[in-house]
Amino acid sequence: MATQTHRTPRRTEALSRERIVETAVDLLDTAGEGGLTFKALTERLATGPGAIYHHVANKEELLGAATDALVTTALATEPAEPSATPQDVIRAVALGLFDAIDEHPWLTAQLSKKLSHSPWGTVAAQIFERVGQQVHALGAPDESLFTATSALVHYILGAAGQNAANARGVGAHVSRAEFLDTVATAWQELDPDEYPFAHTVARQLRDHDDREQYLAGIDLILRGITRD
Amino acid sequence: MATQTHRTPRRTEALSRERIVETAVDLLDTAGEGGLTFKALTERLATGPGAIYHHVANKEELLGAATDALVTTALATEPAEPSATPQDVIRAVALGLFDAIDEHPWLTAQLSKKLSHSPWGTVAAQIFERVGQQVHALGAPDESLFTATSALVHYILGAAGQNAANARGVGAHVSRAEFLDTVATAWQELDPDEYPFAHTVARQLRDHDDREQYLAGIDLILRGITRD
DNA sequence: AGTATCTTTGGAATGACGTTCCATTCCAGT
DNA sequence: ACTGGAATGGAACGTCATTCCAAAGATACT
Repeated sequence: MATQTHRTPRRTEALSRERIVETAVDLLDTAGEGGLTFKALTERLATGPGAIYHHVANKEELLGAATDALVTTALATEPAEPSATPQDVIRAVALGLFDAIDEHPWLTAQLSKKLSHSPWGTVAAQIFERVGQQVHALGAPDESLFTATSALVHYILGAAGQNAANARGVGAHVSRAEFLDTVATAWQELDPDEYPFAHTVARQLRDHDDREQYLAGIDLILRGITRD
Repeated sequence: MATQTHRTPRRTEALSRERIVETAVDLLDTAGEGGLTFKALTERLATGPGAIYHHVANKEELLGAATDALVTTALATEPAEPSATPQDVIRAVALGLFDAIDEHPWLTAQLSKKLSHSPWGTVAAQIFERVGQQVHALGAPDESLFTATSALVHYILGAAGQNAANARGVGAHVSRAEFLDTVATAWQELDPDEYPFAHTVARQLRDHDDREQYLAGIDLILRGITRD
């Protein structure tokens, strides 16, 4: 064998897995969950399906890669102040994911899939690890570490997803305020005897701050964890 | 108008929306999420697509109806003992949904969709209402009622979904024990410095009781709620 | 420089799917 | 019997992910 002079320098800048993933994200953001098709992808990249399949195994892997990229970015945004308490870090992580899901609503379904179908994968492990370390720092005993962490993670992702949906509204032309108003009104008009909860909550549904309420939920769970 | 002797007795027992939904559920349970196709449906029901579309608007509505039916059944199973505390009722509701998702794993994705895309719909409202009433009975102040309830609901559905996935394993031929063992081993072999949480938790992941841990999470959140 | 080899490309073809169309059958009320 | 609407099922359509393949490009070796 000869001396290896160089290892396959990309001959052309045209196509790469990275560029494909970027385009996929853009497509998903622009056209919604169903907007990612190989047809749209080939048109945007001015190529054929074969070229794309050479860099990506299938659509599922492509969606996974897109999710990985965004989640990694979101989790990388750390304040990391030396004075930050575990609570602060958890809130920061939660808000990072909140914003990511808000910007890319299709992440909700993707994360839910990843969480339940492959808890060992990079994304799920990253999230659990990030939150779990702080829960540990919070002083949670080892026995309840996993329980407490999964409670937090499920709330963080679930509530963020619900909020992202609210922020967009049903269709594309309905504003958030109109949307929430519609739901609140519907809940308010339910029979108070049969649906006392919906009736009571309708008011605060109409005018509330998303992030504030989101963080309040996290604090609620944190209280449950730190309580002896 | 004439005397109503009988109101449209179905001329044939052959087709009805109910029968279609039943078959859809069976198909989903048997063949998994992707098992529900109109081809399979028409074969099982010995009919054509047109007949089905006469009773059901589209596949989405069919999936929604299937979800509705199962969730309603799950929520209807109430102990309703007079001595039951709100905590007891919440645990019962949670276990009802746990079992439903365990029996019909495809519910996970469906519920996640319903929760975020149409929180006003029957299913989501039913779940929120059911849990919310008990949270109210727990003495939670009105301001934190929605926050506390959504924390519970998100945990209940998220953790149940994750558990259902674990119970099945990756493929169909891998047992739960093998599956958990694989994941636990993978987590255990991660760098303890970079992934201390995964490393610590791996052991209890290997041998734990699903329901016990699930209920422990609920109790954790309940503690956070009842704490002044 | 020339040739062989491996990678990358893009267009055509495939098969599965959801959905629509339409000619027909069935039944209730006349 | 007659009829109008409901119900039916088969054929057809358009879209999608995926596979196949032949051509082109780039590199390695002589």
